[in-house]
Amino acid sequence: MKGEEMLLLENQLCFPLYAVSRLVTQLYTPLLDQLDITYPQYLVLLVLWEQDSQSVSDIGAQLLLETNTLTPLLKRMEQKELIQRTRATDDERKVLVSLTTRGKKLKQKAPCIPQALIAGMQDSPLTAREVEAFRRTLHKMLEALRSSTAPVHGG
Amino acid sequence: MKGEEMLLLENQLCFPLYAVSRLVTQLYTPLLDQLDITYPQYLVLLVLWEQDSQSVSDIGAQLLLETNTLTPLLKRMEQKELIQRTRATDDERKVLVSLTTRGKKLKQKAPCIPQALIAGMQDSPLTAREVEAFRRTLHKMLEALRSSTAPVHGG
DNA sequence: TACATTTGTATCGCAAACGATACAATCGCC
DNA sequence: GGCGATTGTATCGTTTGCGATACAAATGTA
Repeated sequence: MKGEEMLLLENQLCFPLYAVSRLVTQLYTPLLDQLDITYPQYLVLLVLWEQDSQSVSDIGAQLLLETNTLTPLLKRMEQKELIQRTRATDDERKVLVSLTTRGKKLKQKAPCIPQALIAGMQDSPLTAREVEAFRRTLHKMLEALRSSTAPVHGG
Repeated sequence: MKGEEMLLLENQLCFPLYAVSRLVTQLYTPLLDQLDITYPQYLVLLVLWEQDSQSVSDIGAQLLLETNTLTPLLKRMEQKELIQRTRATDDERKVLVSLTTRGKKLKQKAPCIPQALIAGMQDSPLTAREVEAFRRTLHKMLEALRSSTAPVHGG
């Protein structure tokens, strides 16, 4: 492909990636509003529902988010009483993040959220094969880019 | 898939989409820094390089960005003398955005940017077929979600 | 002309996202 | 114990992204 063609918006890979990511967030927002959480906060809950009581860095390693992004985000979640933050006793440098009763309960209302993406695509639904190929490519890119971009979390 | 399984980070589609999008931005950042622009500013330039002199709303329609996001972004680009903003004479409600000489010149240095994504994936490169399938799925999602989420630009 | 409606742009406030940097606790070594 | 290095957390400033809202110009109706 020539330099000229590479700069056409239509030929970009980065733009539709960026746009779809934002559109998914927009699709989820009304549902997340009902739970009084934001999209990154929902991701934090996903991580904690899977494994409770993790350090800030552990959460960041899974979500590829820096601590300076997570700290204020977690503080807001603590204010809403979704999580608790306590210093670890064995290593007091660490802050352990754990779910409150309220945070655990939200899990029951959560399964409708990933389903909203499927529902939002009803007009032209993806085949199971298409979804699998898409997911595999995304994870391939995730791994490749994790090592390319400045590694922070032992990548 | 059961409710429990749907909430595993591994089974999410939204998370890798979100993460890869951020990683691509991170990959581009050092290159964009050399041009003294940010990632969304780069997208605006892509649009204007393709067709100069467009209204704020026209740009927003292509990038799926609201005017309240674009206005301050374009003001910063105007300060850097990459673009000019002038009221349209036929309809003074519209603000026409056009490239300056400086903005046009940047196009020559830009082709290396989309190539950085290919280069950043060298460890486990995608096949041409894989890229095509990925792009097709992304555009399919883009169209489906554009009609699902609150349409603003006549979608 | 008067006035409401529509269309388009600008402003404000909040929540990310991240680089740079400061700060605190711990660990290793002596 | 003392002290520098390491590790982890918190703060600051800038840029996006968007809802809500204010404002300006054009349009429609009478």
